[in-house]
Amino acid sequence: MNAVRLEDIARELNLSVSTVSRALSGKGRVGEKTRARVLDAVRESGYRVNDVARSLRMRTAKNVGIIVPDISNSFFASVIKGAQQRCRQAGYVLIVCNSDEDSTVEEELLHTLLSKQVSGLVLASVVESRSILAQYDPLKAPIVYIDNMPQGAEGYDSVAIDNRAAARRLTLSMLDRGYSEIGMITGPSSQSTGALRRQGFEAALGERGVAHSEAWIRTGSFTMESGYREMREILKLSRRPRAMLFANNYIAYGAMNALREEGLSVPGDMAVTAFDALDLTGLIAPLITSVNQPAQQIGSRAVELLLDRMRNPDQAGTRVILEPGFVDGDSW
Amino acid sequence: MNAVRLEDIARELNLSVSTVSRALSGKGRVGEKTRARVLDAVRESGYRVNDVARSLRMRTAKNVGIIVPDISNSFFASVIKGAQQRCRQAGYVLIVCNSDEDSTVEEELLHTLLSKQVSGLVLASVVESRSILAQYDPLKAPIVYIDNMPQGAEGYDSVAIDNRAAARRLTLSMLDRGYSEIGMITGPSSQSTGALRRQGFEAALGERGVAHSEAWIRTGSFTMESGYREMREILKLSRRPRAMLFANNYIAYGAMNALREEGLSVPGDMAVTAFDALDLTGLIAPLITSVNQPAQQIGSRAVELLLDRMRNPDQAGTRVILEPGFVDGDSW
DNA sequence: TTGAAAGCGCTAACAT
DNA sequence: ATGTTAGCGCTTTCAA
Repeated sequence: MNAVRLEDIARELNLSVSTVSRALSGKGRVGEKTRARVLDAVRESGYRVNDVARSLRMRTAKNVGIIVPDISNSFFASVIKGAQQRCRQAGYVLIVCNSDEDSTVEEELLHTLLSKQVSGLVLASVVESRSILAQYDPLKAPIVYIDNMPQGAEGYDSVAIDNRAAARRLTLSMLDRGYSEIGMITGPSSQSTGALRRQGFEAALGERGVAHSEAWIRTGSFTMESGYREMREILKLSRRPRAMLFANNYIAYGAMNALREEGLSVPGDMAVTAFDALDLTGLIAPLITSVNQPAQQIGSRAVELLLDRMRNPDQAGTRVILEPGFVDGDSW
Repeated sequence: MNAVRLEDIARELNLSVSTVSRALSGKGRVGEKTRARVLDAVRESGYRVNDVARSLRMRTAKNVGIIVPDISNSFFASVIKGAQQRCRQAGYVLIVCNSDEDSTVEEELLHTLLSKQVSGLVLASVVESRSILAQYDPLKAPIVYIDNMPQGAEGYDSVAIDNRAAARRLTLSMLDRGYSEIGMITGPSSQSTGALRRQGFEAALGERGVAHSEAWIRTGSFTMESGYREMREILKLSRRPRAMLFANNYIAYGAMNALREEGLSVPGDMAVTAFDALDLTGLIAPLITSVNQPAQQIGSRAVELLLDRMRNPDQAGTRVILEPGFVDGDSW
């Protein structure tokens, strides 16, 4: 691939490969003159180390893998951006994979990445239980979970916000603003994000002694279609909520479309809040009140944690909790 | 990393490494029984090939690199998604890099990726001229350009839409709808996307003999800030255009915000069309009439082209032109 | 300070 | 059908 090897420039300078290698790595004693000559020759020949060979020898490839359910989801795109940035700073490279929300694909990708000898893995996993992943444990590549925490992954490294607390606070704020009839559309209970946000919501209502109709709480998937569908279901009820909490951006968008179709005004007829409903365009009206995960930071911290763990393999189990952002919009 | 090696399972079965290797690869004759035994042992031991070693030996790493200006831009996120999908199908892995619109960073990343012995590269380059990249030519990793075509990259493989034709058609459509006073905000003339879209715009006006004021055509960058700023400049003019073409989504969003601030209605006071102004939320009103690059397809075709070129290194220079999509919105 | 040699884990002649 | 051997390009003891 890269035609010129260490051996080539060694021969050119009448040196041994090892000397050239040392001159480049900076480790080990090498004469000043020799080093200069080597550096020159390297520059001229356009030599570039073959990282595959180095990785084999060093038994570490300096790359990290990341698997997300959907790269084109702006949240994950930002996570990836943050992760890549941090990787680059550390001289690592980021291998990005899309599981398409399919745990079979996810496992296959995991397999591939481990074959590639990744130094570490960032997983926005869609598997329900970590036990499926357990077979990969003996391998020394550390794993950091983000976003969804599979059941049984509690003792593992992770980076996330406190979803339960965030949902609780948001709900309390809604109550404080005078909304007492609040509904929620959340994601699958098999995903911790879906489950915890619901828990926080219910906790807040419970604390304030607000009776909540089960019919106002719906569990779908984290998609626009689901948000739309579940919102319509709620709107069919004879007694409707006066406010809604949506567990992510897609659900919010779908639901808002349903509200619009019904001719309901926000917040006049229905107040709305959501998770991660960032408006990148500035054109969405009303601006949705939203608790937002610091996506890019999640990515960069995840990689940092990985780097940490590679130096300190024994200290797994760090749970990094990041503070979410808050946009006080016009939708409530 | 992966503790169990070919040698381990060879010893376990009293076979040679090569036999085990053959049993796994399927190439070369191996006894039926032996193969079965090997497969069993592999399954039980959790053996996973060390791809680094294989890559070194095979002199090909089965990975492709992609460098984009901004991963979190939804267009590039989709490109990456498409590229990754195609990679996975082919048993490749995608290394994703963010240049941050910085050509120095881009070069550095290029360097890193080539060290990693990538089989090929997809470049949404921000360098103005390909000559900067020319030093990497002798290396056998093929390159496919997408989005922006650097000066001098004409003879290279690429995947894109016909930006000039698309802008021309869109402009003609605007003229057909009766708008004759049309302005445009485009991206840097150093980027082919910015330049070609402007060319197409001007060509259409020229063909129809519509005089166009230079003041109505502004060149900024592909950002919301730029769109906002340039739109405000245009609105300051004593004689304003009646319609606008925005060269990408960000420019469009920024400009629309400027229009809104001025209290101008779209399309009542100002008709609007754009490139790539997809509305992923369904909440943007009015829906922007938009010519859209098939982002995911661009990614997958780019990887396909790369795969092609790896088999046929001599046939470089294929320009794949994809058809853009069209959303007939309410903004004109 | 420099060189010789071993070996990372794998594949592919070549030999048996 | 299976084993032996060499070698991919690099780093790293160990000698000189």
